[in-house]
Amino acid sequence: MSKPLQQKHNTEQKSVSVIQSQGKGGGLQQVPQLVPISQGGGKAVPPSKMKKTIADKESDEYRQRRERNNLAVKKSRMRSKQKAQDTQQRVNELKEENERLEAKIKLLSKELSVLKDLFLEHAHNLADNVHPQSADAAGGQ
Amino acid sequence: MSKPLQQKHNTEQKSVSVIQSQGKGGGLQQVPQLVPISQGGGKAVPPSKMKKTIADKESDEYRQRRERNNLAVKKSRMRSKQKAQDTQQRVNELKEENERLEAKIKLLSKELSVLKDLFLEHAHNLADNVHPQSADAAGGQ
DNA sequence: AATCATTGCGCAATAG
DNA sequence: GCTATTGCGCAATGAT
Repeated sequence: MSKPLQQKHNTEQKSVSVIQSQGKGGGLQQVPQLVPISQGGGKAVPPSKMKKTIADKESDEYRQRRERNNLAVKKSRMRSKQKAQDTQQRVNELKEENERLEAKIKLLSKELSVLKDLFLEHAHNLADNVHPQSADAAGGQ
Repeated sequence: MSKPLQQKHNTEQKSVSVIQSQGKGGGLQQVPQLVPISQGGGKAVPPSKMKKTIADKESDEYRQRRERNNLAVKKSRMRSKQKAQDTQQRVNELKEENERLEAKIKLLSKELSVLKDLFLEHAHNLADNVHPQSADAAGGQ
């Protein structure tokens, strides 16, 4: 979860991403194609070398790794989303539980209050009986 | 699990997106270059037309729109993350609140229980006094 | 060394 | 027409 900082990929890329989005309509089968540009510097890029690099990227295990990674990515993101959803769900549940608890507290408090009042009343009655100091209160006797 | 049917964005072009992120690398200086592939269908792509399309994508407002969108995307994702984080935070808070409430309930329950017991005890005492059915118990009055 | 998992990022489609 | 959201693939990096 912690991520200091991540600067893109700035190694030394002249990464020429060639993406061909050929749906399925026409039927053209476009294979990644590169055209080495002759540099002003003079050092022409050895086509063979170039080809090699491209080959690296275009097939072999590269494509396979990409595909695997894409799957992993999808999986990871799905999980992430699921988790977020679960968390939200949890919030809702907790909120409900919370209300339930608050209601219970309210009830208990009320009960307690009633009992306490009864107690006080009784205490007074007892006091009246035991210590009939009050004039009118004792009159009944 | 493959995706031979990658119908991504199928507008109508065989869009060959060439992106060159050349930071400062040493070697080739690849300027966006397109190589129209001869179509199997026969309909050769008019270079001029092609060029136009490329121009559209490579500069003018395209680049600008992309940049704006990239910003929007970043913003959106930041928000999304923030929200997820907030939700998690909320869960924690609610959990704490919950524990607090449960503790309170426990306390109140205990108090109530004590009071009730006292009540029962008193009730018994009163019963003894008020209903002296027992022979010797009534003698005192 | 290999592999999967996570994450930032850009693109394009699409929703608002 | 513009921003916001979303799915997707890529590459770097983390974690095994």
